Amino acid sequence: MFLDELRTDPAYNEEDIDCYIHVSATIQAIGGRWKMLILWHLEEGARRYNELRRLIPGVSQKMLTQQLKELEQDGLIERKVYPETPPRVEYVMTDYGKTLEPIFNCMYDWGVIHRKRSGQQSAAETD
Amino acid sequence: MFLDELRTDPAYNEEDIDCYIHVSATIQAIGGRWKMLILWHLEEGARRYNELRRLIPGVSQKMLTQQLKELEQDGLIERKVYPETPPRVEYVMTDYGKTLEPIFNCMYDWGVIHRKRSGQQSAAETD
DNA sequence: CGGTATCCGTGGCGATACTG
DNA sequence: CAGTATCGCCACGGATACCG
Repeated sequence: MFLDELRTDPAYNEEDIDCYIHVSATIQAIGGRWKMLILWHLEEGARRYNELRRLIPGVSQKMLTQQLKELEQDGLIERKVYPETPPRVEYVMTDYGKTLEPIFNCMYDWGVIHRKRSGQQSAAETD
Repeated sequence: MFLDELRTDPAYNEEDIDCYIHVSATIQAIGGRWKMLILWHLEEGARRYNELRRLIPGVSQKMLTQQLKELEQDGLIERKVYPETPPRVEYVMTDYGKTLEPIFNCMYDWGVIHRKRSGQQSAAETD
């Protein structure tokens, strides 16, 4: 990765780079197109695969599978397989995944302002 | 957009959708590959175009221009043109852009944990 | 100096078909 | 039910050349 270049660049100190790595990691982990939506539903409890497909209109099998896999690898959700016939798979949010809540709240607060602005564009500033 | 589908879906209430819109907007605004880096540098003061290029090794002209444009359209940074010869352009962070700080801090905190975990879980670090 | 215009490869992502 | 496999489009982004 290009982080090595950053390290040798005198314009960057260790703190900057460290910060960048962490923030990047966070954006990577939750920046996927469907991830927030998935995490939302799992916040309320366990969900099955096709249940999620129904709850998230527009997502393809491929993407749902892929994003679930990534979320699992990041330890944010857990995949529980029940060896029955027919097979049953449930996805649940891990305690770790629940630690994301503050970020979502942060972004929510900011998003409210952001949306207001882009909606008005040239209008005078709010309150 | 597929938000209309969400609205007609009984599984979603207005609050959910509203929340999703805001959080999506935030991720869109700062999720670009170079945007965090750009915002970082502008936090410390005004920067010129080629100055940013030097400070961000690996970014192409096209991408830098593009991301700067998007940040400007989102009102996070301002583009100041000085009609001199040779021409001079400075980018500065707006007050609005500075409101992002809490989010970055939030993500930083979370990113520290996230990175620690992914570092432990698989010894083979692909970064 | 600070860009824009153009070409072009890569891969993200959807659609479809198939499997245990 | 819960996926995997495969094809194909096209947007993202890099490289290069040109412009005010």
